[in-house]
Amino acid sequence: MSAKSQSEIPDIVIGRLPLYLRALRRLQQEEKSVTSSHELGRRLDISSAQIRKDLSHFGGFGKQGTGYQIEYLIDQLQEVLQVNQEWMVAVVGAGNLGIAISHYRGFQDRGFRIANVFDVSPQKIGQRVGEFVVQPVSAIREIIRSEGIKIAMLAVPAEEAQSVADLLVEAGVQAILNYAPINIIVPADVQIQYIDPVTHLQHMTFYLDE
Amino acid sequence: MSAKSQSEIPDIVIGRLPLYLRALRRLQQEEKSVTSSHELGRRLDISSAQIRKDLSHFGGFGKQGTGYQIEYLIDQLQEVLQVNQEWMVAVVGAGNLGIAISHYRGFQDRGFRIANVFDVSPQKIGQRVGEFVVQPVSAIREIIRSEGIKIAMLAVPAEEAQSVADLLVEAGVQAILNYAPINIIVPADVQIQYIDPVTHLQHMTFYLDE
DNA sequence: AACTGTGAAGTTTTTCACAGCC
DNA sequence: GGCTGTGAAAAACTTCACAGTT
Repeated sequence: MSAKSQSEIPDIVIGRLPLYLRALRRLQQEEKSVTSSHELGRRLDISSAQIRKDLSHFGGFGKQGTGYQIEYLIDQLQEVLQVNQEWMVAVVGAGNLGIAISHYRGFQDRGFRIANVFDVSPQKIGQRVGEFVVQPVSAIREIIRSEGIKIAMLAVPAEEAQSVADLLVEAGVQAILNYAPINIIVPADVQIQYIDPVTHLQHMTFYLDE
Repeated sequence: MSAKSQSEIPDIVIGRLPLYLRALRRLQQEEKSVTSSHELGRRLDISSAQIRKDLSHFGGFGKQGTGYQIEYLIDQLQEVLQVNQEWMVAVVGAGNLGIAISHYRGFQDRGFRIANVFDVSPQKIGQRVGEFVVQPVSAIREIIRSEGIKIAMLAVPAEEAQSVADLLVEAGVQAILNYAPINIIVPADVQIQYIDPVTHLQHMTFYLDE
């Protein structure tokens, strides 16, 4: 949504690649080895032309008459998205939400591993959350720097989100996934994405009858 | 993302209204009473022209030379999005994620209230989650119908998401917020939105250096 | 026969820029 | 002077449709 880098490729295309990847992994679990833009499109409710055009930005991954080799396409997309490695991710906020995030097993195998959990509250600091001991927010700078962490998930109250984000950026974080229901301002070279279930719900209620 | 209804207004515009609403509530908390498309745009990283054009779809909410009355604009947007009422929402899945969702206090005051928590697992059924007693998935049809619930949040494993969604739709649910990392297929008149943190993270890693 | 990759066409979305109002 | 609302222009995005390949 923010900095588009000098890359030629539209951000909106990049945003669809993780969806393709997710659908492809699914197909793989179903023991399939080949798919087509049509099959993918049907599952994702995206036109087949769109999928072909998106993929063609990165080279010819498919074969005419045949379709796409699932395993090969997964490899290629993982490389494009740079998730053929495991990124260490810091979680800030050890409330209900931060704890749930820290326990979520869905990050594994998709390129991410939680490395730390931070909180401000003295009651929380030192407590165990899964395999982690909650660290004080005041240690963010040193820990993030020394461990070279580039990605953080923010699960603090809205009031604290901006100041914690500032801390993270100063410590070298380049991508923030913000669960707090508030917009935060970061430098143009820092990536930011939002998760706020209420915005999705409100989007849908527009269309509900009654 | 799916059915666009017969409404004239682009879905992409509808999707931005909840963001405007969120920013406006924030401004209100800061004791402001008036704002402008420029101020909103700065906070949301959206151009002021975009905001003016979006809002103009619904009538002239602002005053030239002055800007927008925050309280009035909030009221209007809430009405447009139909969140000037409280929608009852069912949660399906009482694992870590479903429990965290059920405890999340951010739904209050934004138009939603959790009404039920369901799970399949016999160990979960009958247990308390916050103020709720976990109900069996087999009771979805009857409870959703009799309580007239129109919205559900899905927090079950990917494998079960489609079949649970089918149940929900059959019971009369018109909008599903799916937290399972899998695409599901629903009738065109049912709204569906997704929350998958990994897709956001993978979107951002594209831009990270190294 | 089935499918990709892609220019060209079509559509949607965003930005520009300014008349009109406070 | 500052701001909205909006046609017109520009840009971005999607779909079409088909040549070319397996």
